Amino acid sequence: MPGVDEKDREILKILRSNGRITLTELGKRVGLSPASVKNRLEKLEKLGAIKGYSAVIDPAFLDEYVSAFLELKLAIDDHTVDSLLKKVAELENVEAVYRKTGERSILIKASFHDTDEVKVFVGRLKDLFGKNLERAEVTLILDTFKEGWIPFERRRG
Amino acid sequence: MPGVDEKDREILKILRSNGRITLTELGKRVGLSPASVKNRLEKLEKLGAIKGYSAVIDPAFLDEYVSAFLELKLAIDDHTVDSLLKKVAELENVEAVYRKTGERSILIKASFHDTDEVKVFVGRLKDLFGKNLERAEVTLILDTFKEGWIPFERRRG
DNA sequence: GCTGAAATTCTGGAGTG
DNA sequence: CACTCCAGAATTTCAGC
Repeated sequence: MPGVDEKDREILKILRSNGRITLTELGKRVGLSPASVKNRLEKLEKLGAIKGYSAVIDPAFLDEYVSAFLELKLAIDDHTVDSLLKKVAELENVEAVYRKTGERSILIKASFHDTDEVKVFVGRLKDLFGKNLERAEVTLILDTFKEGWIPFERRRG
Repeated sequence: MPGVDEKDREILKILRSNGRITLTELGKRVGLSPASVKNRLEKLEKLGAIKGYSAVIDPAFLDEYVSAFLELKLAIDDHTVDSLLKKVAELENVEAVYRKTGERSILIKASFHDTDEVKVFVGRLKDLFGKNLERAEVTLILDTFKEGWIPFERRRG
């Protein structure tokens, strides 16, 4: 990557598992002054290396008891559906949206209050994609051992 | 959830998509003083509602050009494999580890420098799980529209 | 949960290599 | 051009209420 050196990569790696670290502490770890770290952060954000900062929340505390993956098989999956995928990504309960290889080429991770909400969500997807949506497969998440470079302690089921 | 009120949930929701917000700004949004927000954050972290803070990084800037899902089918998948899954979760290139419904009950998200590294990683999984690993299916991620409650702008391919 | 003062951190400009 | 230094501003922390 142009204009990104080893120190920048160190910063990115640290931030990935420690998103709320102060500039001072970050500077100590990579051997730079807080001001320099700040400059680099602004550069990295502008370049798109840092997409944003997030806290990893246990969904149960937000009354989101059901987390699920939804895999979509589309009749046509080219960049013309990107705007629809962006719409899906903007929904409040949608945590992640990927395009991947394989027949079921869209993967969505989302959380719900109960299974009824899952049904409603699938209905919304059908409305959005219309006839282009050939199949929607739902898989429930039973356990999360790690997420976003931060390990979860296992909750007893 | 006991001991968690509506303001706590507001705080969690805001942090999810804005992990580096200051206590002052957070206080303004939920109508509390910075000191109170701090107290609540400590409570929420202790309760396990907040697992940690993370920056969402574009993997390409860390020379991780290949992101993939690995789905594992295990002969036996009960809590006796949890310690193995924790080991997998601790690997540096592993971003997420889930247990889910369905035949391929383990889902791993990881990033790699190239496809050779994927091969090495699958080999390591075979070593770890031994005969218990019946199948490992690799799916490559082509596009990320959202991750960890933070939207990605689509990168041009 | 608030207040106020002290400690720490952040910020922006001038200066250095 | 990126980094450092430094002073003023903002934030965070910690006491007492």
